[in-house]
Amino acid sequence: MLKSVTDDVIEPAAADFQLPRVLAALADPHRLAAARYVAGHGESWCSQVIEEAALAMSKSTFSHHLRILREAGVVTKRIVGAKGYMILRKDDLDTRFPGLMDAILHDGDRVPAAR
Amino acid sequence: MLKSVTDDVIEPAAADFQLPRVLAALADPHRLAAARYVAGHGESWCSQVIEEAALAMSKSTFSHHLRILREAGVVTKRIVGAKGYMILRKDDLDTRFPGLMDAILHDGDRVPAAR
DNA sequence: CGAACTGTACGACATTGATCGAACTACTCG
DNA sequence: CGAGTAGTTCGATCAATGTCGTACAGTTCG
Repeated sequence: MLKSVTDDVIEPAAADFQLPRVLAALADPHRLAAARYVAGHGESWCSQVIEEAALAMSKSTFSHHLRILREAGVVTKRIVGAKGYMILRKDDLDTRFPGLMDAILHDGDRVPAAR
Repeated sequence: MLKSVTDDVIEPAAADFQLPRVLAALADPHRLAAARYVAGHGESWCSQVIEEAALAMSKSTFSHHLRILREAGVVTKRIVGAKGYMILRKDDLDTRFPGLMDAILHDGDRVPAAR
């Protein structure tokens, strides 16, 4: 009863993506920032994202957000050694929701200074 | 002190739209359905949307959702007589987040049967 | 005017969600 | 092996959200 430990999360197949779920996953500023970071820097491991994307939260909280993103289908995880790499499922998302990620990642928001 | 009564809601200017807010507004299946209904049927009044979009909820709940949509900038309201018409702020949304609404409204989701 | 209709505001409540710290499992490296 | 690093899971909080019913304010129309 310790399959691979770290994992209980179900990552849906592209065909099972649900728009509301994806939107909800990206509606949180922290998760949006994480997704953007990964989109712009390619595969990145958790601690890296937390630090470099300047997400002020504990690792356990990040783990929670990561789960939401994975369950929505936004990212997938690849374990390499002790690190867990996050990868944006850009192709699947583009297939299922053409234009959505471009519109979201493309920014259009980018907090204009502090706020 | 009863300006126009029904209203306390602040509808942001296009320049003040915040992506997370818009995404959160559309992340709720009911609100998404309402937005889609309005997108497809043009100006519509509340009761009409509740009924025709088959939203199973009380009027007060719908009113709550309408507020969220308005505060996010997704729709605006126009009062005509006793009715309150909802209008999708498509242009503002397109200006601020090119492609976003098309990707979201375009469907791509459309619940495949019951589920 | 008064009944009927449209929608909002206000509490109340239950559910979900974000957050943390601690305990734990894996892997890496010296 | 043992110290250190990487993340997850668990339980506990506390805040945010969805939902309803009731009370209310404008409008319409008989």
